[in-house]
Order: sequence, then structure tokens, then C-alpha cells
Amino acid sequence: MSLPHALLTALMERPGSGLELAERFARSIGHFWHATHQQIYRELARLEAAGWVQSTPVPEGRGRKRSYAILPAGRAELLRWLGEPSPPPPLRDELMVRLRADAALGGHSDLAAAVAQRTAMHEKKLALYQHFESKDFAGKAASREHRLRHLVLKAGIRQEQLWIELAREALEVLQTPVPAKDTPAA
Amino acid sequence: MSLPHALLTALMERPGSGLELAERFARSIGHFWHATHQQIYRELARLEAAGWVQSTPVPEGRGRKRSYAILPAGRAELLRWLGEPSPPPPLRDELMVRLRADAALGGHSDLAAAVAQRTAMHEKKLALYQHFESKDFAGKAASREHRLRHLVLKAGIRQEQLWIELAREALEVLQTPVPAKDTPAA
DNA sequence: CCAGACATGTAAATTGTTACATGATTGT
DNA sequence: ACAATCATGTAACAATTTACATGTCTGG
Repeated sequence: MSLPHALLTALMERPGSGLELAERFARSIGHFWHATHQQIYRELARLEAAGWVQSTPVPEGRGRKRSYAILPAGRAELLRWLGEPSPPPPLRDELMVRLRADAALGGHSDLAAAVAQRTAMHEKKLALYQHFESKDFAGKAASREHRLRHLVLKAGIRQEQLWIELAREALEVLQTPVPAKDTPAA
Repeated sequence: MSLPHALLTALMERPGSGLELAERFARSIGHFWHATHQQIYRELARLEAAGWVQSTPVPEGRGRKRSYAILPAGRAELLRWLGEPSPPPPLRDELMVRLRADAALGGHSDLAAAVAQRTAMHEKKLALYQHFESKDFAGKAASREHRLRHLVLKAGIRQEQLWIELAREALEVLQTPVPAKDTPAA
């Protein structure tokens, strides 16, 4: 589980409150590690209990707003974690299950509509990522940090592009009519 | 959650026992939906309680081996489920978190070794998929079912290829030495 | 008879999701 | 004063992972 380390990373980049972090997860960080605000609050409390981050109240903010900052121990933990091997990502795509189910059932479903709908979502996401790319990574000083962050964004872009390609191919197959009985090609 | 429907799909393709299904998940189906044998046993019991599958003891098998087969109600449920919209896949990649953490920490980790190690895993998986492809999908009759199953396999192949590409780019960046202090490019 | 593979499960701990609760502040 | 939004959390549940438990059959 990398949620604590994703949070530590986010706090390395900049301190922030729970909601601010939730917003960052909904944007850049969430492109490769999703988390809800409940998870974030719970995890921040754990990180503080572990002595990895420290929170201070923000009097200007509303309610009981607190800002979290990473401590040296948190930085050390993050560095330690970097040395660990990364287990392969879980790989769970409902749509692949659906395609295979459709194959086993022999069509007769409106899966094509669902594919088209999700394609639109991925196209929207791709456009957003490309917007980020042109905004943040257009011919700037290519420092190591900059290049790494760009690479992570590019990974997201290529994922979306791949998804769109595959969806297009899937639509092609899905839209070929099911033969009445068993018409051989030749 | 699509585990029950992944199981129904597997049982549409061919009946089988818990362990047999676990093996199939470890091979073809697990390429896009992973599950452990504990999950599978529990879920099979639920599917049977729901009246979607039926199990019969296999006397030739060892112990209390049972074979599960899908019932008409299970087939109907699978068809119903196909019409539902697919939520976008969760998208959680530890390695992306690590790359970003490395960026924030400014190097000084042996992340490159971990990336290289995982690249080897993905190359192995890719070779396996390509073996399946040449074995099962080499110039055969292109029925709708056949093409859909091929597409799912191709999706796995392209995912692995993309991962390998991205890993290579990551290695390039990671292996550029960190400047001593803050050396501008020009 | 014993080791090892086969086969199915139980139990506990962790992680993730969903719905709701609480209170403060801002704008009207 | 009231609604909307900001901000943090609790509670209950669902899913997943990990470790262990139980019994059967096969081969030596």
C-alpha cells in the first residue's frame, strides 16, 4: 500500500491541509494514485502518530483547519521506501471482463454503447493531461526533477491514448453483426 | 466489483472446480482481473447461494472436489451486467509514486535497480502473452468471439509494451547523475 | 507410513468505499 | 438569520490480503 508514501511525497512537494491534499489527489497525484478525503484524513492522523509529519492549526483558515508538514523522520521513511521492490500493479479492468463476457455470451448486449461512453471519458482525461503538459512542461529547463515529473504525466497520457486505441478496436469488433448461425468466412 | 461476473464468464467458457478456476485466473483471466483462491471459493459459495451456479461433487477428484457450472439465471445475470456502465479502472501504480517521490527527494536512491528489476518481470510477461498469441490466434477463423478474445490478449500485450517503454525512459532519467548543487544547463 | 501435492476452507487484519455528522465561516 | 461552502471527522460496510487449518490422495 503506497497511500502513506504518496501523502509523504505530496507533503515533500508542499505542505498542506487535508482538503488541500484531497484536491491535489483529485488532480495531479490522483492520476496514478487515487484516494478519497476520508482515507487522507485517516492516514494523515496515522502519519502524525508515527512522527513522520507534524500538523499546526491554521488560524486564518475556517473551522479547525490544520496544515501538515513533513518531518525529517518522514523524509527518511520515504527514502527507505524507495529502496523497496515495487510489486506489480493489480491490473483490474472491468471492461476487459465485459469484453470477454460478451464473447462468451455471443453478443446480444449493448456493450458498444458503454464502450463509446467510456471512450469519451478517456478522451476528456487525455485532453486535460495534454493541457497540463503544454502548460507545465513546454520547453522549460530540463532538470532531473522536472523530467521525472514530466515522465509521470506522460505515462498517464500514453495510458489514455492506449485505452482509446483499444476501445476503437473493440468497437469495430462489437459492431460487426453476429452471424445468424455459423457463417464461415469462405 | 466484477469478481462474480469474471467467475460467471469463466464458467460460461467452461465449468470447473475452485482450484481449476484459480489456475485459470492465474493465467488468462488474471491478465485483466486478479483473484486469489480464497476470494474464488467464497465467491463461488455466494454465486451458488444466489442460484447463479450449481456445484456437483467430483468423485474421481481428491478430497471434496466440486465442479461448478453456470445456470440459466447466472447467464441472465451476466447479460444484465453487461448493460451496466463500467466505472473507470482505479489506476494505482506504486512505481509512479516512487518516481515522483524520487523527484521530490532529489535522487540519492537506488530506484533504478527496482525499475530494472520490474522491467524484467514485464518482459517475461510480454513474452508469455506473445506465446499465447502465436499459439491461439495465428491466422485462425476470425469469428466474433475469437476476435474479442484476441483483443483482450492484445490489450495485455500493449499494456506490457507500454510499461517497458516507460520504464526505459525512466531509467534514462534516473541514470543521469544528480548535479552537485544546481548546475544550469547552459 | 510419511512427504508432498491436491482441494477447500476459516480467521484476522488491512484497505477502501459510502453515507452521514459536526461545526465554522462567508455572503446575502 | 440563513444557505452555501469549507473543513474535519465517525460509523458502517465491502473488498482484499495474509496466514493458517483441515482433510485427501499419490508415490516412494
